[in-house]
Amino acid sequence: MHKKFEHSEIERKWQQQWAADKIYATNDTTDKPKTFVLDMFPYPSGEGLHVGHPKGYIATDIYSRFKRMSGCEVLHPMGWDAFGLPAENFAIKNKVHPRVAVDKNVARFKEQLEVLGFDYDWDREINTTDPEFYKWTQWIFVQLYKKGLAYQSHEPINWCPGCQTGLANEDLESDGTCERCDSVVEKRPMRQWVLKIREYADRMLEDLDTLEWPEHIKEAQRNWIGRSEGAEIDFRLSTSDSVTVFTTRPDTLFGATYMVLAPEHELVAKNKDTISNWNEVEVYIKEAASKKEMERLDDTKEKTGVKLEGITAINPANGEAIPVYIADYVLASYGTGAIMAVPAHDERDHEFASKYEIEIRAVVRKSFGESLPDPVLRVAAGAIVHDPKTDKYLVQYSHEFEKYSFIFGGLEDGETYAEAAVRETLEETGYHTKFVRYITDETESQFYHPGKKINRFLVSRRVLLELTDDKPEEVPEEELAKQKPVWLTKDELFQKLMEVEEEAYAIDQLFNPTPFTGVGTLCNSGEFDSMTSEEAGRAITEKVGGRLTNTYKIRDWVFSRQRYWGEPFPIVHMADGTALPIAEEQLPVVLPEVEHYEPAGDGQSPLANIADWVNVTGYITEDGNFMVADTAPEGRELVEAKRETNTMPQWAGSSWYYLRYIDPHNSDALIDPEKEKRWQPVDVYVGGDHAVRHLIYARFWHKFLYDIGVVSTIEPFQRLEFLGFILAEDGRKMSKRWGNVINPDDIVKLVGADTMRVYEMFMGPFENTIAWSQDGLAGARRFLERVNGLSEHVNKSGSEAATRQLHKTIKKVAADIEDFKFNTAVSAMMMYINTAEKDCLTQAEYETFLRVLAPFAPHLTEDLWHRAGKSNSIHLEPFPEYDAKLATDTEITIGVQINGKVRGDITIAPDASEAEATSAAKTNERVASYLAEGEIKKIIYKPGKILNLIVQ
RNA sequence: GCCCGGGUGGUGGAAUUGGUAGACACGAGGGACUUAAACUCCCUUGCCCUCAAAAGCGUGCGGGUUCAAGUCCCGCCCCGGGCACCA
Repeated sequence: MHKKFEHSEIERKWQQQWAADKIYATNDTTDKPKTFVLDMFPYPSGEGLHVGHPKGYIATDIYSRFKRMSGCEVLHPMGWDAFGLPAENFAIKNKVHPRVAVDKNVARFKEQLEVLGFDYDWDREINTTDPEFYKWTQWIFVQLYKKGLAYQSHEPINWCPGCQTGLANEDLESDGTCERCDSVVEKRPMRQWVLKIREYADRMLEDLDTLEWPEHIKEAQRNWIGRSEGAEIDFRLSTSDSVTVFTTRPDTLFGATYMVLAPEHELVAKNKDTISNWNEVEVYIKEAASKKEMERLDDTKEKTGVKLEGITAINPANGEAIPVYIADYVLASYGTGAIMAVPAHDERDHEFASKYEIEIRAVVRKSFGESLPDPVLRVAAGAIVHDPKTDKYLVQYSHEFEKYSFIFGGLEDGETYAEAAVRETLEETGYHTKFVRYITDETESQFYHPGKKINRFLVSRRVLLELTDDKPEEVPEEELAKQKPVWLTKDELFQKLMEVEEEAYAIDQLFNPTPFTGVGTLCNSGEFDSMTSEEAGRAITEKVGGRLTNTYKIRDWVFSRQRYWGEPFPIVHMADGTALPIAEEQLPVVLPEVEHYEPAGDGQSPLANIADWVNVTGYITEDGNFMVADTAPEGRELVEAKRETNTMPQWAGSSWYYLRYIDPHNSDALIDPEKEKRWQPVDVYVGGDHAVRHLIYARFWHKFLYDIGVVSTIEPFQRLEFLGFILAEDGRKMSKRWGNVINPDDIVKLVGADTMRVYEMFMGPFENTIAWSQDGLAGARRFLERVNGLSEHVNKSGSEAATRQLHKTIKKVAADIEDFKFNTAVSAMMMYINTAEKDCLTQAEYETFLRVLAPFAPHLTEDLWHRAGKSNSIHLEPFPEYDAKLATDTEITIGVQINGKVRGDITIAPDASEAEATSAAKTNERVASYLAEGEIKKIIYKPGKILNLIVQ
């Protein structure tokens, strides 16, 4: 009989005891090794938590408990990311201060977390809206400003008409709508504070390699930063202006047959008078500006553009004059807003050039095969003939090499590839044909020619011909003896010509022509011919006076919002327009009370309406800060200034909050350097969803703080574990809208926190998104009830099976917790219970098992621990160590295969010899019957794994 | 389109370096207990054939390497995520 347990009573009792004893308080001064375990702190919404939210917190709780039991000093804190629009919108709607809503929501969240029995050290709780916290957010901003990394910009920025505020690029959905309210975002010129995150792009990219993060998150960060390596090259215009383009392919410069400027490029309007078709150009610019945001989404739309009549550019590689276009496929905001267009080697340029009939000049040959010594050059056409009547293709079959191929023929003096192809086809196959089109540009390949015993260097171009009459000429016998013409269907081409890489490429291009965008060997490029793309890229850049450089997708971070509920900028504007930081000793600049939280609608934040607050007097200190004061000291002038009325985005506080947990009450510094060294970096950081942006911003600030000596590590989060969500039982997201939200309080009331914890960890791999199952929850409860009744199976002698199983379980659970494989850890403990119930266990083993389970089910194990006569907390006990001998079996069962198929099994010592294993196998009836059918020719024996007998 | 992950029973999922595929749990079926139900306990549970045993099939599909493939290689299909005219 398994005893039920009174979860509510037990859980309440021990939670109170733990809090009273402060058993989870973090000690800064022990000499134990440290572990900093961090959850992405929540935004305390009015909705409260559903059962999906605590999943990550359960994991960090188990991990931190395990680390504490393993002898580490653990920092496992929690706090609140409480600035931002939801609280502000709530305030507007209910006409209460956002602080009221925040305090209420925080209290509710905290209550919900506490019933789950987490081991947070609440003395270190932080809240981003607390002036003592945002004082340091402001302080970091001042440092950024002083280092020139924060600046004001008047460029058009994303404006959300719904939220009445400016947004960073990252706040937009990919279709150009606001991620919060789905409004179509507009461009509006507006004064903004911007942070130079781009200056950190290279370091953020390179240091990713030092991090133990899931590959998909690293990849998302790389995408976001979007570094392209290439060169800037200057093109002279006929107007005597010079345009700089960015290209990743300077090796293709000789193929640049036109140039494109973004419609917004400054040189377009500047040369208005030189452009003879200005009217047409102006119309295009206006259209591009108005439709851009809406139509960017549509990648199927045809490319458009207008030639700038009266202007040409000089290709610096060959001195040729090339046309200049404006087109909206070139973005003003990326690179230099201008490109050199190489239609032969870029798909977009190819499409545009085809439409506007611009020359397409190939300058890179695709190259096949390794480079060989003393190659002998041959230039040849490779022909394939299409018969439109039968829809078949004519190729050659070589008797000598037993291979199909294109019809090859060398170029004679002055011949084109097309002419050679037609002539050669007639000579070798007798068919009359005409030229249709080139299938490929020139390609080259090197290979050993067995017939001629030379290394062949073949330059060739594939040609499509069409049959013009079906009465072939007679072909000499000796030609046919070497190779014969064969007609193949399209399907047969793919079957018979895909073996040689070069032929496969040609066949692919025949049916699916695309410009060659890969790297290869240069041609049509003067002195650079026969260089590789890589060599030529550097050499050409140098010759034309270009600069090797990188460019990035990531834009500088638009950091100001025109809303109320955020950190005020510690900045004043002087009458002459300069912006000065508030003196550091006057931080924080406290968010003032306002009558209305609504945005003004004119792009100003509600703070702009508070004249008393905005207008200040003070003086400029020696080091250039602004000291708010009614009077100025000797030698200083009392001046008037206006406060900055924008506020910071919600990302500000979350970009550094993890540091404050280390030293949450320090009023003199953001963090004490000794404590920082003690605790940084975060050893394990757990979260999901918004991961990419938050992590980018936090890594940026952290690197900046490293540069100014505040932190000692180059990265904040050494290891990151990605959290998979919990769906509702119907497989949909939990949402009020669907009415499928499961509230953790109800679950705790029903089956207890321990059960919910065990269940959520057992559901599946931590990073998987899995639907909730009430039946699964009941299974977890059954497991804990069996644990509760386990003491009935205790006797003096126990059993060897249970002892061995226990040591295996200790080993498995410890390793799995370290790896965040909680599902298999729970499974191992279930297996132990199965064995222990059946075979009995000793009292010592019982107590050991309780300690293994303690991180998962802290309340029940604590209760059973005390009922076993202990007086200290189980959570301060050491995690059990396993005995390696006992964790290994003395006898194991391995499979016996006959000719690779499993036909039985044998139970032997793990280190049994081959002879022992084989003789054991012979006693197996089934195996023996197979052995009777022949002789053992070969024995493959891998001790502990498999015995495979090859019988004939 | 490009870049990352993935595809295993009715379900969630297990499976060191290739070595008995389906651990553990849920669900389902059968039985015990009970006046009855719930709870609990015991048995069965990949598919197919079968009274049963044995044989056969089986980790998205098609090939390959190997004594041996969920695992490695090549070519496809499908799903999830990220990026998307980024020069």
